[in-house]
Amino acid sequence: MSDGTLWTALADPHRRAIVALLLERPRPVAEIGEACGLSQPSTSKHLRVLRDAGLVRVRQDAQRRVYALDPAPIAALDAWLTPYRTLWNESLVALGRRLDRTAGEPSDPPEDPTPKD
Amino acid sequence: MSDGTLWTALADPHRRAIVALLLERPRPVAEIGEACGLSQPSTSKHLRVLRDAGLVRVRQDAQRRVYALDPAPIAALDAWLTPYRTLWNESLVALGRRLDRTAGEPSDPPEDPTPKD
DNA sequence: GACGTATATGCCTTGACGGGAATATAACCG
DNA sequence: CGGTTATATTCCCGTCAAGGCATATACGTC
Repeated sequence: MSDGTLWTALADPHRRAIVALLLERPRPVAEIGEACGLSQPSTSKHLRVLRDAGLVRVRQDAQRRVYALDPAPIAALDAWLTPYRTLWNESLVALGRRLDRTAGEPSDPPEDPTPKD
Repeated sequence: MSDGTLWTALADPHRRAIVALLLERPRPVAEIGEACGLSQPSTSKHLRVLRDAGLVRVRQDAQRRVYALDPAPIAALDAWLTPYRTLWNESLVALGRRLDRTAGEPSDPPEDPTPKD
């Protein structure tokens, strides 16, 4: 299902590379493996994970198996971060307010903006 | 940098629960742990991962440490799936077209490796 | 400074994950 | 049917992450 398997599948950089590769167009396994620098078994195993997550689907063409991206799970991902979109919209609003800088924000005290590590 | 750590951080369901919890409002560690049914050390370790991924930031209030969500990495996630959004838009368009005319999906032979990335 | 609270870290064990080599399955061709 | 190509699966192993327990650190109070 579209539970944690989706995140687990996308957690691996190789798998994300495969997904990005399939975004352009569907591809057979050998081409995927070569493009990502993966051995054939490893490629199949990654594709298995992506398939279980519903991220890709297969079309059999003779001996080759052509993998294509399935939009649905990524749409689910988009739906997941929908509530967070309002958050960074608000942060932009707060940034604008900081130019005005009045008191009254209990959950957001004025500090240095974007202190990365 | 903000590469795979973001995905790895969000791959864990407990961590996603923490993030969802912090979406409502910033919370101290004890409250997070109790809400997610996590032990205190486990909570701290998960928060450490989220912190390394840049997903949360801390504000020290006396002995308590109040964790708050940082919008930036989630915005990065949003940016990541931006190219895929066109994909499911197209699929909706294609679905609409299928009602109009019977156009099959072009099955291009994969003999043109176009490496990007 | 001793004590209590709140949080972080270290150690250890277990279980999942990824890679490699070998093997199995499936489809096509003669 | 035997052989070849394309892909999937199995087994083994090294690594890494997660949880529990104990402990260390930081802050506040007395």
